[in-house]
Amino acid sequence: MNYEEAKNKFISTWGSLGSLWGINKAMAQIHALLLISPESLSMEDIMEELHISRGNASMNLRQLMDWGIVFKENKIGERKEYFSSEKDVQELAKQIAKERSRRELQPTIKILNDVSNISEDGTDKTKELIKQTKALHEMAETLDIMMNKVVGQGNNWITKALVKLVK
Amino acid sequence: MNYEEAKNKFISTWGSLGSLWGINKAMAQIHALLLISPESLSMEDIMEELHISRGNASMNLRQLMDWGIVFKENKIGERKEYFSSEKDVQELAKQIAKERSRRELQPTIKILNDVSNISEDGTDKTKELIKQTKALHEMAETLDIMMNKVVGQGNNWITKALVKLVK
DNA sequence: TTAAAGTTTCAAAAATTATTGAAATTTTAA
DNA sequence: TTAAAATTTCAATAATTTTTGAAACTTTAA
Repeated sequence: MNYEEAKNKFISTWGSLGSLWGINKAMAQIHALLLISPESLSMEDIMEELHISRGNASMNLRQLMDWGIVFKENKIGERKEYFSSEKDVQELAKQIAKERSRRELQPTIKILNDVSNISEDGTDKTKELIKQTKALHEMAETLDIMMNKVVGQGNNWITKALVKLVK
Repeated sequence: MNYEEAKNKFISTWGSLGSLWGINKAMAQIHALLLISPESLSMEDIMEELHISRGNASMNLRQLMDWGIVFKENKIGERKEYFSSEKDVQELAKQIAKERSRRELQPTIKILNDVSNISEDGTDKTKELIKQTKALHEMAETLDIMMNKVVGQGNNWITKALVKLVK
């Protein structure tokens, strides 16, 4: 496998994987491209490399910036904007975990809390609803702590110790 | 909020959440319904409760069974099949983590391994591709271990200790 | 200022994904 | 066996999501 093949394989794998962690194909591919690019790239570069339209590139770059994993750069004497990705995978994981917690997990925790606090009426179905949503609530809170405090934190020794422990 | 409201809120929340962990709305809603139902339900029950077609119910129930989180039951003297969900949320998490590892993470690890092992040719772009895919490979392996060995395992004391440690 | 270069927006089109419903298949009671 | 009950399959349709591309907007060099 030569460079071109490997690059394309990586970009397309990352792209289809994207839909599995909640971002679309183009967004994930742009991210993949920037991640392995030693230089920052212009919007033209990205459009050309991935065969996508200007609008598509613009919208998805903006989203990647909202996620805090892609940054805009300005080169002196150049009018065009250039883009680069967070390159440290620990930092990347931390940022993604943080955003997913904020966007998905925390709203869910709130709803689980509301639902699990309806008043007990003595029926089986109400008991079961309360019991299960309480259990999910507790699990979601644990997961939330993990995502915000453990993933990609400087205290990465925890992960290492954990891996050694259970491997 | 009364029982009906709470139930509907939970089902619809779980449903829209589903698309974020890679399963479709109907599938996630069926799962939510079974999770809070004290009795196992027939396909009719599910169709009626969620207003979905027979085909839809059939296909999604099958997928839930493939995921190992919904089971078929037969009541004696009844021809119909009944369905119930795994009720233990630890076990549920374990099963989901295991399946996601198998379906998504492991194939990705394989590709990251292939890509990161192309031959070094001295160029910056090749160096960067190798460096980044190696880093992602290592992280993916760690995540894989976590998902298979830590999540929902009997050794849940690990999680508890960890939460206490970082909270 | 002006106008060229660059970027964003968004309605329309394309692509993808989910759902329906009826025919085909399977299962089981008699 | 037969036929009623139940389930599965899958082509057609519907719904949703993504992408395009051109107009509107913004920025900056002259």
